Amino acid sequence: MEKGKEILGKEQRTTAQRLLLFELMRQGEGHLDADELYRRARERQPRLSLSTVYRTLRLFKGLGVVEEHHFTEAHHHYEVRSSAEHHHLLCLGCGKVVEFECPLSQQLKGDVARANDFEVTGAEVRMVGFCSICRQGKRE
Amino acid sequence: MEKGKEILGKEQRTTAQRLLLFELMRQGEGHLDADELYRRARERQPRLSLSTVYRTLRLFKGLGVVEEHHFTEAHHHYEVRSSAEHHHLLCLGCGKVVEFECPLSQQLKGDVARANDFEVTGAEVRMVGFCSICRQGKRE
DNA sequence: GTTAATGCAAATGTTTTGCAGTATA
DNA sequence: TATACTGCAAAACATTTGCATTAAC
Repeated sequence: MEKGKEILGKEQRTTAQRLLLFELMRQGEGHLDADELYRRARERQPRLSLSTVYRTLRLFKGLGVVEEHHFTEAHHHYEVRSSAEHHHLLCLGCGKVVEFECPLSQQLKGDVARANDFEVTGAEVRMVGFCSICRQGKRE
Repeated sequence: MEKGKEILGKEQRTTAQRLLLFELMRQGEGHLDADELYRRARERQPRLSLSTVYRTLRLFKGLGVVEEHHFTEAHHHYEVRSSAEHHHLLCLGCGKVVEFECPLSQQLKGDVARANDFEVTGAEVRMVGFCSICRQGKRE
């Protein structure tokens, strides 16, 4: 009964708003939050609404195009999903997010899955600390 | 138990609400959110308010007694901080949180700190997936 | 008696939703 | 033309705050 097709083949329309938001997501190499994305989008489409930003991010997330992250703050961060698994290092001083690779994570995933009888579908190593710039400011 | 008194400093007052909330945090071995803590607390102190729960959690966090976690949901989870570093495995089916040890994380921390010129103060490995119970429900 | 802590209600900030109008296929 | 998408305003959330009252010191 072509269930998969129905789910994946839902008709989405190509709108100027979606094209712009995707373009901005790709350009902004960092991890944008909805409000920052909204601010940037309005520079080019002043009438675009915050609801559309949220609706579009949810759509992109559903399509697997962007990933949603929950760092320490109250609001979510989004980034365009890349093929390579990568992890995050958050500076508590300036909020900067650095990505890093972690070759160990594949084996780790298997170990944890086995030990807890889980099917592990995702893994992320998250570290927090202070970058070199913020460390200089911290010295008192 | 009067154990809760020990955690409060000179500037803080020992109130029935704080003692109760700390006791519940210690008993509830899982990862409570503010609302669940509120519900449990009201069974014993019906007049206790949600504001007090939030204010107390913030106090405990500031004292380093509890840790705040941001899983996939919109609201925060809190747990009493334990001496051993541990990591989290979240079931996407039922929301259960399992803790696990990760002996590799010490070396990993050092590697990442060196590679990115960071002072790393905290590290967490977070995995998501499906527990054995939810996997059975999934197969149809 | 001081003053920190509380309860309540109202405010905040982020994200979602209802609906009528608009634009895409 | 049909209807998916949008903008706007209002709602729905979790969390925070102002203020008068209460209770710990």
